[in-house]
Amino acid sequence: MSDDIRVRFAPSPTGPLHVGGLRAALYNYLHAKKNNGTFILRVEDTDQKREVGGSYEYIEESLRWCGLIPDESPSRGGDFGPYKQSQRKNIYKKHIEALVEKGAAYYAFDKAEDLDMHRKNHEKKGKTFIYNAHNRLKLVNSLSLDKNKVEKLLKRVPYVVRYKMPDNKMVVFKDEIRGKIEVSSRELDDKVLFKSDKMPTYHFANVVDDHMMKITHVIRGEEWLPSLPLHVLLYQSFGWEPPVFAHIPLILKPTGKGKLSKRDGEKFGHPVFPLEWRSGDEKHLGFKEFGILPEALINYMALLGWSKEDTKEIYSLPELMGLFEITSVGKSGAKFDFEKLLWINAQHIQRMSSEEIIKRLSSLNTGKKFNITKEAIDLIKPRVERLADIDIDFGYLFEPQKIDPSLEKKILNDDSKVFLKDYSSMLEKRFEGAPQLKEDLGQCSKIGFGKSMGAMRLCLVGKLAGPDLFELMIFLGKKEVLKRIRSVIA
RNA sequence: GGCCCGUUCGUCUAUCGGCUAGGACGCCAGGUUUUCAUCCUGGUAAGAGGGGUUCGAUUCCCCUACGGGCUACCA
Repeated sequence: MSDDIRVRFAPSPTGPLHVGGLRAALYNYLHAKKNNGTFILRVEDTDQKREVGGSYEYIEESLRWCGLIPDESPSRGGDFGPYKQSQRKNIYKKHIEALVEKGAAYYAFDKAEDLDMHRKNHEKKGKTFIYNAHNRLKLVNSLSLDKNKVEKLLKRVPYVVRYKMPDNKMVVFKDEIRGKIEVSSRELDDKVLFKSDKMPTYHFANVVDDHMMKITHVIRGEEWLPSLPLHVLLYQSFGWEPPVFAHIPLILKPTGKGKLSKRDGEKFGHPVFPLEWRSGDEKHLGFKEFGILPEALINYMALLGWSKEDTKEIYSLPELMGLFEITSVGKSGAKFDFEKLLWINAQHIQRMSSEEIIKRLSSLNTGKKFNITKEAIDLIKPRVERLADIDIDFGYLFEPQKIDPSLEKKILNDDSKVFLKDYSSMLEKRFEGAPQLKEDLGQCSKIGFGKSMGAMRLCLVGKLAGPDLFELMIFLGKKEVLKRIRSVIA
């Protein structure tokens, strides 16, 4: 079964999962499920300094919330573990030694300050310092030093392992989304593969793990495209068959320039993380708490950068699994359009049963004020955009509201008060069924149907909004309706 | 600065040499509901610029401009 599709989502636990990461996870998941493959979660925690506590748990929870459950992961296990890079140190050690043995990599002892100085000096002259064939012999490494000296240094000082980039070689490779790409190795540097803390860098760990875990398709963000030649060369040096690569475009800020970042959440007043994130003084809103359904987020994310010729807009996750095609992912970055997400969210809410909505509401746990019933949801479903604050936004279903002063002045004049008085005494006698209520209102109305209803709406809702007036009256009940009318005409 | 990727309505996108350039969000107008929302109908609005190739280019090639990414012992 060596031709089974295996893909991985490989975040580093340096903070909460943002929408860009989530979309990478989604595309991986869809590609796996479309092809009956395996979706793997691997944690790239090779930089202990940058690791943020709770990130891993957050990533897992977010994926679960979205329904993107990994088949293999650190907590679930699998045949290719461990799935945390920090636990695979000896695997990397073995492979880096093999690479040095082959002469494809070498030890380097340069101090960070010295390299910084070289970079600065080059910059002053308008040049770029590249650690490569052009100047590696002038630097401190196992290629420039004699064997004895190298042996001594290896025992005494910290060192790194660098890739020995070929001097002048065209690296040709293919990206599923962008097609053929060629880069000269001249432009590339002798990247550090193994750090002085004995941990591999991303590039090295990534290639080794993808090979060991039998990954067939690497689907990741476009920010990795520039290092793809290095990865391709690493596969060649090992003599391994590289996987298929697909680099997906980045998600951009809704307005202005650049890619969407953490801070954009606060700036634009909407979340950029699936779930709420708290760490120290840091607190970020999540889509969940904001009242966005995971179905809607997934739907929106899928369409942000991918589409079929089809003009359909509302998809479920299973539908996407059947249709997704990695080759039809777009090439250019997409701006995050919160308005459209809201629309998609509303569409999903409308398609959802009221019972289910209540279930979701209760899992939100955001200090609800009122006990929301199925009847209440039935009434307001077509006008709900977000699940959050639903009880506050539709507070008139539960208690009398303050009447908008400007509307009060305009609508509640002497004539309409006469009407309200007549209608309320009629309701006192008969209060049965929406059609009857409507007919009775017509009977009492001398100021016109429209105006009468406006007055009633103001009494019951406090503004000119809300569900069908007569359905609303039934929902509130005779007692409450009369109470609200009387408090206005009193 | 260097390298890589990209560029269709305001936004997300369809088109894989022959279209009055299609859909969706938004916005505007109308209709249904003698009310609100939903819903329906219509309207608004686009292939960055310049060169080629071709009978014909949004579509293929080159240049420019613009946007994005990378350029760390971060991922």
